[in-house]
Amino acid sequence: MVTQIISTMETQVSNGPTSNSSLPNGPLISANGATDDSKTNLIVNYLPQNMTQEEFKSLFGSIGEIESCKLVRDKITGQSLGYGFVNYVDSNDADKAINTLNGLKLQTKTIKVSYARPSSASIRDANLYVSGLPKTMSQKEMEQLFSQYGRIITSRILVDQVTGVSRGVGFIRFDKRIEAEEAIKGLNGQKPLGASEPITVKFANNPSQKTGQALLTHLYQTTARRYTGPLHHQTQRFSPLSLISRFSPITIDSMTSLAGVNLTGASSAGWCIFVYNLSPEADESVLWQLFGPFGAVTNVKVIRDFTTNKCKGFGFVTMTNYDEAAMAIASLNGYRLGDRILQVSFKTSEEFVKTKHGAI
DNA sequence: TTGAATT
Repeated sequence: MVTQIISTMETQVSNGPTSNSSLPNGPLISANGATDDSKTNLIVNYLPQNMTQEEFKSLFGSIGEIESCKLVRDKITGQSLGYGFVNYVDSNDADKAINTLNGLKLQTKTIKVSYARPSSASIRDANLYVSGLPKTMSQKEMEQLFSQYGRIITSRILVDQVTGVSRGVGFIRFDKRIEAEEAIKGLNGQKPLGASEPITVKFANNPSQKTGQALLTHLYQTTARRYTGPLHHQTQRFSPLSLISRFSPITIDSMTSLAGVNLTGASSAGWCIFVYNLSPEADESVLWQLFGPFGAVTNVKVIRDFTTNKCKGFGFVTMTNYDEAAMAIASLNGYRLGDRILQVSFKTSEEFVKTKHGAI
């Protein structure tokens, strides 16, 4: 079973705004009266399957005011298709969203945030399936092979999860369908330079719903990740247990919370988590970064000083599921962020009082 | 040997 798990590599491609107006703000109006969304409208790819419209809006709304946003769903089943659109009021916020949220790890996914191309029939069905690739061919080399036929939006080579070796299968998405057609004509049945076998190039099928096996695979990955936490944390984590006696009574509170003694973090909206010892420069994106990998996060908030707008050293994160919240707390409490040791617990009534009175 | 990229 394990050998059937696959992973992918992908280049992060910025589509780039298609308008070159130098005006940074406000809705742009073109000659025909239509609004120009090219600098405010973003496409977001590789969203976790279980992310809701509300979580999607919460994540991107933490950057700035949203004109509209939409998580794209299957018309029949209502299942998320794993991508969505966010149109900001201000193009500066769109730019900021790309800079701060592109590459964000959410559960098993690494999201991609880029400018949306103008919707057009000419960009649809431009995805190619390539098989028979030499196992030694890199993603970059595959792109070089195909780039003579047009602008590549994404490329991907499937690899064996365990060995990391290429499976000789990949995808190339072109900007335009006609480019994809030309690539098929030029490359299908051809041997790449130095290859012993010809490659097959054809239009890709639509991604299918997960089969039972794929669901098992997903479950395996989700479970494995839960117990290891975010990958980028592993090399620098402190053991939370070693910190209990050396770092403040709030850590003890988190232990009683975890044991189910004092679960005031619960509410209809989910499980509210208290995060203490953030730096004055902390922002919402760091909370998404920290907690997103553990499961569904519905809201994050950095508490700021009213006059300086600097973080007052703490914030809150709301997570939907208890087990994911508990795992996040167990993993992130005692985590070193920069030169600070975070204290993470379910929000308690005590902290609620302190917060209300501004005593922290 | 098939991935959620155009509302």
